[in-house]
Amino acid sequence: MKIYNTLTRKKEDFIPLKEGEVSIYVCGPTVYNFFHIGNARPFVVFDTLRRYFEFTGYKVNFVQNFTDVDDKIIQKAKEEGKTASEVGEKYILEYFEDAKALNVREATVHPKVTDNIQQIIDFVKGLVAKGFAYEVEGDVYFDTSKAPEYGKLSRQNIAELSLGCRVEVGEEKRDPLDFSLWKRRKEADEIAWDSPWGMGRPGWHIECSAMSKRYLGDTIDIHAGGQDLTFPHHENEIAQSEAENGVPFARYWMHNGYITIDNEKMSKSKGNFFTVRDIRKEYEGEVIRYFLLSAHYRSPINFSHELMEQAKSSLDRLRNAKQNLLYTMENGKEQISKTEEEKLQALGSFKSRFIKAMDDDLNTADGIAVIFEAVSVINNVLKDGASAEFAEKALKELSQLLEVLGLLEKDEETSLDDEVKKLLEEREEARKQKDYKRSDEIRDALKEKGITVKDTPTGVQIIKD
RNA sequence: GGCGACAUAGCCAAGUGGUAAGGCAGAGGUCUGCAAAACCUUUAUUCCCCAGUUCAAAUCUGGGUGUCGCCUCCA
Repeated sequence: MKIYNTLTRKKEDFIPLKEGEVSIYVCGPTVYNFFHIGNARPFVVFDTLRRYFEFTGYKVNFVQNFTDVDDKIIQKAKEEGKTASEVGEKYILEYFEDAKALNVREATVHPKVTDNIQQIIDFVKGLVAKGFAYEVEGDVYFDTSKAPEYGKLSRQNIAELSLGCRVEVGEEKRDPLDFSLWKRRKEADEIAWDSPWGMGRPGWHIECSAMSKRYLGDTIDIHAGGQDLTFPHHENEIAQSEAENGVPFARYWMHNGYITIDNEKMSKSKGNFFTVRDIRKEYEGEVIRYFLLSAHYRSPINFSHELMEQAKSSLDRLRNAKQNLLYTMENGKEQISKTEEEKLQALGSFKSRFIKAMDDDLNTADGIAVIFEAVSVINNVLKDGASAEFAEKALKELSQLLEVLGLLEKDEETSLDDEVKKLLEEREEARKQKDYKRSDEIRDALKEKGITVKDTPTGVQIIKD
């Protein structure tokens, strides 16, 4: 597989540290609010990366953290009259609810900063001892001048950067580029832990270094996150980790592009964001997932109602294909034909084309296109009346690929309650009587309940949402 | 100012040297209840502009235009 590595700005062959295994660290959410569609992109994209690695036979160690101590959480807690940990706990649960709707699987480990305070303190102690960090009245800073490779990921000109930075009042850094590892407690009721430098809490960057080390080791295969984290967050992680561990931090750096609104970056700070929770009021999580995978993960994508509608219609085509295969499995011919056998053979070639697309830096847009071509072949067989065996085998092929993308995973609920059965019987009776007004009323009523009724040459097909 | 990304049909979007994937919308059709749903077929002589390299360029090179981003919390 080829992966575009931000570190080298090239597509490189992926070679794992340990054969057959891959370690991935993804920067997770700061839990002070519902996550927005922009946050959702890395969750979905790197979940797909993980699924693809598993599909190709790797054992994947996938770590995605929760930042549950942070200025914003503290502020939110103040506003709501809660403790910081209450706010954190709440939005961790909300994360899982939305992630589940997006078919984002749980990570191997979801570490929380508050469960890693000792590891962070030890990490900072190590950096101080090695001379990479210094303390100023309870604050600890990383000394960027001691990291000769600082700037290698983001390719920032360090001399230029220094000029542009400003030192905030009250900070006593030696250099504007130095960043905080440990922050002393400012107010008596602020969440804090005891440390060699007094009561305080971790800085933002150190947590990922500490948790990555604890759960995945000193050198990991892939570190991933949004493009906007490249600088300073990931740059700082590299500086800290390589200073402390003395070995390369991550071999491959992957960064996803942004979501834009009216071609402007969506971000919490700009206020032009849509939470996944809100979008879910209008669209299923799966539609959002499809939308996010419909373009290459490094390109920016614009979010709009129109594009969500397009995504919904596209996904419906895939759903219909699955539904029609399930229907044919129940109602298809008994004997598989020679033509069908040939078509099944052809489907195998779609699988290899799908793999080729995904191998090319996770080209999900191309992978989806391959699936649509397979659907087209399948539909052409189904339209002439296919066998149950063909339907079963074709569905198996199709599902394999859809599973990698995390789409159409739900098992279809086929049982109907008595009320629905009664309505369906009534509708059939009305149709016999040519009382189409009544039959359409019933069909519309069932639609309201999430049950779609299709009249086909071989009978009535029922689809539940 | 420094660094970087992108520009392909009405819309979205693959394609990095060999003659434009796929989806949505539109058009035509099949089935049917001149229904819904579903399905089938179809839709770019051309890839922002100009010049160059080449037998061959959407793809490479140079220049231009436009859009966006990072350099400050941010996925």
